[in-house]
Amino acid sequence: MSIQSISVSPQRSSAFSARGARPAVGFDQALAQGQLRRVEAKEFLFAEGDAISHVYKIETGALALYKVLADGRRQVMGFAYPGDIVGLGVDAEYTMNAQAVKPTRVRCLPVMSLRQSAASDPALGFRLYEAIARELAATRDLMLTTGQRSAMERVASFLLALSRRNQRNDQDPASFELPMTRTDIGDFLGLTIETVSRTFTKLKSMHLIELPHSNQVKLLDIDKLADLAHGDAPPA
Amino acid sequence: MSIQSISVSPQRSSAFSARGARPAVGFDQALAQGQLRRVEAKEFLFAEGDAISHVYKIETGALALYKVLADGRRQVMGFAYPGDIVGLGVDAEYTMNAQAVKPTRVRCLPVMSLRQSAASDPALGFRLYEAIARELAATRDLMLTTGQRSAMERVASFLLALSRRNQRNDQDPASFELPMTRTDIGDFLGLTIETVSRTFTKLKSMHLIELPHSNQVKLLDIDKLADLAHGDAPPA
DNA sequence: CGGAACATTGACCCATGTCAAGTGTCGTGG
DNA sequence: CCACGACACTTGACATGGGTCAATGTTCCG
Repeated sequence: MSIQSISVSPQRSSAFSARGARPAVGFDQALAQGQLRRVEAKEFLFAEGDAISHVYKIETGALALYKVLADGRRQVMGFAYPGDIVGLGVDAEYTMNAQAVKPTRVRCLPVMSLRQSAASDPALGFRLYEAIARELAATRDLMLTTGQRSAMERVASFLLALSRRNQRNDQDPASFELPMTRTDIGDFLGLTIETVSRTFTKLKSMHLIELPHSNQVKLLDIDKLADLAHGDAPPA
Repeated sequence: MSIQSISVSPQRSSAFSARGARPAVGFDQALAQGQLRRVEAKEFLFAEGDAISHVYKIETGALALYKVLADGRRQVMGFAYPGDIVGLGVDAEYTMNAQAVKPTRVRCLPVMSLRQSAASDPALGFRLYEAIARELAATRDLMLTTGQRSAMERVASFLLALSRRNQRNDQDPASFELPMTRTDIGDFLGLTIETVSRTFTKLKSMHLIELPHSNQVKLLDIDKLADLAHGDAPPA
């Protein structure tokens, strides 16, 4: 009936993190007028179980979207980057936590507004459907990766997905920042931080990547990285 | 723009296998008039990459929905049971394989009809959105399970999800058939068939389940099983 | 300068995968 | 009705990728 925590973005869905389609124009307009809100690093935009109040569009920064088990084990379902929309869904409560991994700015759209838009814009329902369908496709790609791939394949896929994201945004596909911590990456890929770190080290020793800083990556050989990823549609 | 392979069912989403919401009435009516098609065990209803022609509603039997990597590794994304709808999506091609695990009957609805219904039924778009959002929630629950849980937790969750499905359908929640093979279960849970088999054996020795036949399960202590599953929302 | 948070590295261990027999179970044909 | 073959499942022995535990480094910020 209402809205749940998913994220949709303007680009084609891709395994690791690409988000869904851009919703209808009226929706975008409503969002553009939305109030700007600042979320500090580690602060929650919303938590699983919170009553749904708004849908958000990321302006700057990055969020981690995740679920946790009772004992604290955590599965990061994806990261939301500028342009992505989070908070869509059908439940009365958010079904994931949305936590900033760095200082982030979001535009807020009250769900009530969305409902109004949906009423006045017959195409909006279908747009939302498309958006969420793409998100579903991305989640399935991630599941294929975490369920079947080795640590090396997962990390390579992850890096390639970030590279592709950069390329779509007309930025250097061979060099980018990792806004999230190793813990976030590990919980995303279903690995421990030690394994993530060791895999990065191995990629360095293979001269496929460089890590000028621990949160800055340079891809030296994207093709070989793709060979390692060993499959088409990887995560980000 | 069109329809991709997802499945939606009449019930609430639940971790392992529950599918989404029942789509709009007009849609159901159109489906009810759809042609009946028989799919033999192991036969494909459709394959990944096929041009999308129809959406299907399962009448009897069961399907496995899965993706494969180039080298043959397989991730089963879910099983479709009677009442579930498969084939929805936004791409021009199916994005998963749908293969019968036992003789199955489905009702066929040409996508063109669906588009017509969507045009004449303004609520349909929103219904589809709801359906796919529930499917997404189920997929995320499954990802949490395969990404973070141990073999025992996964198998226990899987059995409990089947139990819950039975309960929703007013059937015995403590006794049911496993229409799929160990291979299907393993590829669903991200385990090998040997591990699945050993875990079943261990559950037997703990007197939590019985396996009168290898494809028939009896749950002897659902509460203890739930303790083992160790978390709320498991897969099916 | 000091300390907190994050990342890396090493040593070791274990859950699960791999490989290899066995053991049903079912359907078919003699 | 039985024999056979195919296929699925189970079980055992062993291997290993990645987890766990424990330091040690590094970076950043107050």
